[in-house]
Parts: sequence; structure tokens; C-alpha cells
Amino acid sequence: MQNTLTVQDFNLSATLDSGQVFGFTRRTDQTYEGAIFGSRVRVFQKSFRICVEASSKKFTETVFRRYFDLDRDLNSIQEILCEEGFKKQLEPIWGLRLIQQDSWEALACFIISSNNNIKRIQGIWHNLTQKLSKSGSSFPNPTEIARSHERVLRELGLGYRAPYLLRAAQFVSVNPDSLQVIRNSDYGKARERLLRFPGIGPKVADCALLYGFQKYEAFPVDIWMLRTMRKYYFKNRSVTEEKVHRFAQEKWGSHAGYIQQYLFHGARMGFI
DNA sequence: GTCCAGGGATTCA
DNA sequence: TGAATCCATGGA
Repeated sequence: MQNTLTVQDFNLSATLDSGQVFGFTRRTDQTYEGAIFGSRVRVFQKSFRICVEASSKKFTETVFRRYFDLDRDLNSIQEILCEEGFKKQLEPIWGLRLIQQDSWEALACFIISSNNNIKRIQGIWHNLTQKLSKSGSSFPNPTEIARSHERVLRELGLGYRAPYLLRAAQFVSVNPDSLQVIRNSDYGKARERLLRFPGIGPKVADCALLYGFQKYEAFPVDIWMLRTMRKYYFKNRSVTEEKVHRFAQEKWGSHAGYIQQYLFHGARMGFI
């Protein structure tokens, strides 16, 4: 499949560089290669035009638009950023969108993400994909990881997170409908379920829920968000992650996830 | 050598 | 309850 489509309020590089997905490699300034639901894709943006090349015929424009959340109206997000006084500073990343990625991939990647950095997580993504997935080009499914061993996962760079990922993979491969159950639950219930897994705490759960289960109330608080929220909403006083989380939930509700993504990426880029 | 990274579990006070 | 400590690993 090769296609060109017209987009509004979409920023490909901000979307793919904002730490929500780890399987994309930047080839040129605006060209990325990666895997979307099992298809290899190459994506290129030039202003309002997107060019997509995919290895599979099953990969359609509809799939692309859903994956990049392109049918969402971002006006309400823009209004909030404006009210909060971030509009001007975050102009360079305007059009950043939350990817609707595969539930298992998001869950697995954010188990790996704990006390880790984005570059290493990307490296581990590629190691797992090359060594454990049948295709060698898209993220291994739960069964493929469950068949592996803790020792192998450690060799691929997971460190102490290896048993966490292994146990999650084993659980999901034995209970194949468990992800769908979480998807069908409301945010609070879904969060409770994820928190029962070893290696999944509040932050990892919120990332998985936001990126992999489309729970837009989720508000992951990592070290960057803690610093940023302290700076703008807590007069630089020390606050707990839990308090920041509660604050954002009450303030932004179902928009919290999107606001978090703009603040997180904006802070990492040095814009705020 | 030391610090840090999209944290979480365990131990200790 | 809340604060310290440990956990693998690689880049800065």
C-alpha cells in the first residue's frame, strides 16, 4: 500500500518523538520507519501532506488515521493550553497526537521503561523484535515472549525488569481475553487491574492505559512531569506523584492525558 | 567515578 | 503511612 493523505493539526515528528512509542526510527528529518499492527511502514510528512508506504495491503488509510488519532478535534486541547498560558511556547509541537497503539506492545514497553531512558528502551524494543518475533520486524506477541526465558530477556538488555515482563507475558498468553477486559473497563477499574501485576506501578499503569487502552483520563507522572507540574502549579514546592496525579485529574478530566503529553514533550524539548 | 533515566518493590523508622 | 534503598544498564 502506498498512499498520500491530507492532514490538519498533525505533527508527525512530535508525535513519534514524544516517548509514547518506541519502535520507530527516524531516517531523515521528517521520515520514519516502524511497525503498525504487524505491517512495516515508512511515513513522511511535508506540511499538510503525509506519504505512507506499507508492506501489507491490509494497511489502509483508515488504519493509519485511527493509529494516529487523526479524526480527533484538537480544539478543546488547544483551548486548555491557551488558558494555561502554554500556547505560544508549545507552538512548535502543535499537532502532537496520542497514538492508539497495540495494548500489549504499550503494556510491555512501559514495563521495560521503569527507571530507564528512551534511547535504551528503543534499543530493547529492537532486540526483542529481532530475536523473539516471528516476523523480526514488529513487536513480539505475549506468547512469543512467554516462550522465552528470564536469562534471554536479561541478555537482550532488560536487566531486573526481565521477570516482570516475562510474568506479564505469561499471564496474557494464558488469559488471552484479559487485555480486552481491561479495555472494556472504566479508567479506575482498569488501573486497579494493571496495578496487580508485579513491575506495574501507578506511572507505568497510566502510560499503558493512555497509549494502549485509550483511557484519556490517564495522567502519567514521571520525573519530568513531576518537575514541570511543581514549577507551574505548586510554586516549586515538593509534592508527591499522587498529589500531582489527583490535581490533574480534577483539573483536566478526560483531557488530562493529552495535556500531559504536550507538557511532557514540551518540557523535554526545553520549550517550557 | 558519578549521575541519571517516562519507577517499583522492599525494607526500615 | 512515609522515607530510604536496591535494582541492571549505558550514555553523559
